Amino acid sequence: MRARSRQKIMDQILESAQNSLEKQGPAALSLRAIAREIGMVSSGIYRYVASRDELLTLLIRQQFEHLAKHVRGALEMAPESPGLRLGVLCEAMLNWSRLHHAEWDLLYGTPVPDFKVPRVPEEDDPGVAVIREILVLAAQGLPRTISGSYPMLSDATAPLVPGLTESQVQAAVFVWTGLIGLISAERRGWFGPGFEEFASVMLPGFVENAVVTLGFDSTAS
Amino acid sequence: MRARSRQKIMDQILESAQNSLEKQGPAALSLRAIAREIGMVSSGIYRYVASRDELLTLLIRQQFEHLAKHVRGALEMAPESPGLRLGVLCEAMLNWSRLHHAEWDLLYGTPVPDFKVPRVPEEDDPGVAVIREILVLAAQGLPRTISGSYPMLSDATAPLVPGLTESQVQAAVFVWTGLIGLISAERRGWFGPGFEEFASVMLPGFVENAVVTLGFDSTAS
DNA sequence: CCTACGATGAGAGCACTGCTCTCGAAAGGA
DNA sequence: TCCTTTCGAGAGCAGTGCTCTCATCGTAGG
Repeated sequence: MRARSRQKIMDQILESAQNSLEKQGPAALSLRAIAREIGMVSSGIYRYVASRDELLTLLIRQQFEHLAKHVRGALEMAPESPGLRLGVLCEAMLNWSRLHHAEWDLLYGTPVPDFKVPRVPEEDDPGVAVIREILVLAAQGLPRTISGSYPMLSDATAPLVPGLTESQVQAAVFVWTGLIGLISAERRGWFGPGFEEFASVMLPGFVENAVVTLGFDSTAS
Repeated sequence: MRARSRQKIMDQILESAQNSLEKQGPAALSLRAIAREIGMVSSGIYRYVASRDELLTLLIRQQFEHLAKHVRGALEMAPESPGLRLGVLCEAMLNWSRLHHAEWDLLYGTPVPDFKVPRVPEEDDPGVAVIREILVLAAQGLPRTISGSYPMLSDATAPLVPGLTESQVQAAVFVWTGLIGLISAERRGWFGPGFEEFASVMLPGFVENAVVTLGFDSTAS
């Protein structure tokens, strides 16, 4: 009974926080405002959440889960060809970023102070879902061998997708960070008015490049 | 006399702001703290700066100038080969991001609310210096033709570097956003402890890929 | 030279934030 | 039933951005 009501209030807090996040972005998130909204005095909320940063961290996890669900959902009904699947993944990311501006900023913008970032090696963390999907695809490619690379990253990503070559991992990371960079460029309006959706134009080319980077040409059409 | 003292105080404000930025990051920037430091009552600072966001915008311009200077300085003593120059540019960016953590976050992290982003088409804006250098390099390459692209971006970047093909512009943008994405990934610690400087390992491979993307192979070694 | 005006600095104040502390009440297990 | 844990309420501290008003001071015009 006690635990149930506690869970209920916790859910209310998260819901209200999510609401505020969507409407006003991460910077405007206020514990006092949330407490007010769920009908609680401002100090009471600290019985449920240790600090503003902790709440933001909870929100980040939640949003990573939503993003992962969105991307996986798109991949489910995608064809088998790794090149096409990659295109679907990229489009899903772009779509999500457009539907959830503030959430994208929260995940891929300036980090919350003292936020513990989800690490690639930790398998259960929703923050690694996207790079894992890319790694799965990278396993099906033969990327150019990278000169002078170290067997570091492949060890780090082994818990996610084992048995990849260093070149495959590097290619996957390039695609991953490149995609986030491209979408962030659109989100932040680096091309000014008239180019609010320029990533739509760029995405096909980006995927073509990524297919080369991941070395899909030699294995699949 | 009046104007000179005004300029002096303005410089003090910017210097103090820069100081705080370096030490505590953009989020901690406080007009009151700055006013305190330069020996002024909190309300007085509004005679010089309209709002906190305006000061942040000023800082952003300043930091873009610093970054541009850093990158151009590195390129000055670089060889002629576009591939090598690209490598120098990428390393300069990575270096700067490591020397100036908070400044990097300010430039490429979550945007300041209501901040007017420097647009690519505006030639005099320091925010476009890096993409301009990449465009200059892209002019010397023959990137793969992108299928179904629109003659949009090349128009937008024409004020910076005229006469580029749409494929060249797209390739340049991929390299630009990819580089920022890669460096941001390092900055935000997406690979957890032990990989604080993983971009060093990745950079050679990134440049190799970028050389392919920009189509330098066919023109220069 | 002196006056009037505009720029400037000081101070008080408003509304808000995160966060801490204490105190009384309620709920639950013993 | 008692007693411990949990919880909500309230006051309070230190800080923020920003807006007023009021007095001062430099300078430009008469």
